[in-house]
Amino acid sequence: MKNAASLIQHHLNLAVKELYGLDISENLLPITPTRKEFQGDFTVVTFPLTKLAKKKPDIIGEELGLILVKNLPEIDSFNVIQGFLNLSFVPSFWNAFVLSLQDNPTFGELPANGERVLVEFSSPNTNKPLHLGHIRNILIGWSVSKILKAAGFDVFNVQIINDRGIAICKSMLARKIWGADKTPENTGIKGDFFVGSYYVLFEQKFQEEYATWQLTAEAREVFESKKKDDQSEVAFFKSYKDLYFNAYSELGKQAAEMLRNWEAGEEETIATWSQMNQWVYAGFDYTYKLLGVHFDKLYYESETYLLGKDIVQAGIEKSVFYKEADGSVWIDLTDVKLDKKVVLRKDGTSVYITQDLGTAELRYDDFKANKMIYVVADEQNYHFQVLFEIAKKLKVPFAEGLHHLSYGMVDLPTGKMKSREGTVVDADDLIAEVVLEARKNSEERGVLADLTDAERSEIIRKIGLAALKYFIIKVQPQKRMTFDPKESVDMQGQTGPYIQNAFVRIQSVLRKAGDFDANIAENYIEFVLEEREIIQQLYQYPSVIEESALQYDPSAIANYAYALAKNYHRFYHEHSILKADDLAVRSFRLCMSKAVGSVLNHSMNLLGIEMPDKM
RNA sequence: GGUUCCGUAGCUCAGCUGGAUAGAGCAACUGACUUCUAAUCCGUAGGUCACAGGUUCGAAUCCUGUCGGAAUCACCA
Repeated sequence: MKNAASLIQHHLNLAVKELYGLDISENLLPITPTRKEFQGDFTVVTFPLTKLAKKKPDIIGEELGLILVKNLPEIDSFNVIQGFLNLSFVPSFWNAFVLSLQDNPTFGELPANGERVLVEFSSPNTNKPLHLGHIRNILIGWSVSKILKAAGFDVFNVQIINDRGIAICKSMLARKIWGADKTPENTGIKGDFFVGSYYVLFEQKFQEEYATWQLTAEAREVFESKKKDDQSEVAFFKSYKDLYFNAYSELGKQAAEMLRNWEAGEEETIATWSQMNQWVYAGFDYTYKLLGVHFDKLYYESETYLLGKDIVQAGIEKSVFYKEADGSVWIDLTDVKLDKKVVLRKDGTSVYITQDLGTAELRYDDFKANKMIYVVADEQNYHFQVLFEIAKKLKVPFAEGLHHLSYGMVDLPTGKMKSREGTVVDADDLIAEVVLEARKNSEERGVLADLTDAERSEIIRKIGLAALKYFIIKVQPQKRMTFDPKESVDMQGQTGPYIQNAFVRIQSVLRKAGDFDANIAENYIEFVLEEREIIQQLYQYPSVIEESALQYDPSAIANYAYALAKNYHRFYHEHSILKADDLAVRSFRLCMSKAVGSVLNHSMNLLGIEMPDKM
């Protein structure tokens, strides 16, 4: 739409100047695609001019329409309805457009702008397998990355892996005590699940230990002396868990010791840690591969958790930070309606936000990217607000390019996912389930019978993943979403497979058509309604990409692709392509189909969804 | 309590830089496969766009307030 709209805009401004002697601003008069119930391609809203020109909207519309038709050869005719000026473009304009899409696989992409941008997503912990929440994160991150690339940016994908801390020590300890001779190899369990199972085991054993302890005289004493007012025993011990872990727990003691050993670089601990992480990473890699995503660089918290101290030092010198009497370092953000925040503990160690600052600086040095996008759930909104504010106050070179792409958590129909209650949906299981569902559907239909098993499996994999990915990505990121497993495997209606099916139909028609003469398509000028809609929609694709890149919103692409597929399905049903009345019509429809196929493929690709040729 | 996000059909979601009669899918009911693949298409039914004000020629869209839901307000990450 960009070209036609700016063309109209330009001539509109000239016409307004000529007619009314007014200099109007660029976007005073909105130009939109004409609604399908009216005649025309683009609509100018004339209302904003009524006051300035002191005329009725319909008169203004007539006057502007006459001049535009005269001055713009692309405009064929116009009509004015209730102040809306509808402009029809000549068929040759649209014909030329459709023909320009033949063999133009990058249509819609914007030219390179030389800007570098970093996208951080996934960022898992090493103590549990990737789950549904990660899937949303990964799909958003991956597609935003691809969309930005299409919008002309140089994009780099990174993730930070939380590979240190007390959590991983719990897994290590549990395995040391209850499974020292077990490995993913000799148990046949995937690495991330293997390690995760020890984390769960630790929590179980710890709970047992805690429950036993609660019966002791020591616990009794603690309860009596530390309970608040008339707090019940149950409530007290529930809130006391972490303190118990640190002060009394035998398991807690051992885990803490392991953490100390790790921090001291003790050889055996490091070896175990490294071994367990390798198992986890092998598991993650498998899942990433299933999802079809990869990263340009991985950052490990074990290598970055000490970063940021030099920044704090510099910040103190610039008086951005201040030191408390106990030695801790703070920043006061009350001037921007945030709180005071610690950036360095009294023992001199970094806190989370300081590490993030340090990591950002490290990445800036690594990639020289002026934009850095963090794909992180909305529970961390406050954290990023603070982080970005600190970066601004420090005037670091990348401060203005930081962006938190916040997304809502994924709920199940039964409520929140809770690892403790075992309601977490593992990524691998989910993927397997949708692919299985795709297989069942396919077998019922029985249309792929003439293919080899390998070919069939590949198609079914694409369909299943399309269903899953589309189901998640079609919802705007900032919205909390409900994930119904039953609906996610649906393949009818607004789904990934529906869009794939439109593409498959097109491929099938093109295969049957064989070679055809595209040039005679330009003789066809009597577009039917369904064709007009499709052409208009194709024309808008570049601005959809631009907008979705600007908003970091893949759902805009997802909804566009669906609308296009829907229009194509209807057109396909209503009109013959191969058996069209004359050769020009047939040729045009083939060209248009090819263009639709190409845009569907391109847009779904931006979402990380692959298209099969048959299904 | 402060801050941020969300509230549109029974359910899941579009539409939001203000524009014409608020759209899809699912679920319900109904029709179309000797046809370029029916994972499709046509139709019926379903709405106080949470509520109340305001701005405007025009508000689901912008502003204010109220209600409801979520997140967050650690020297955890």
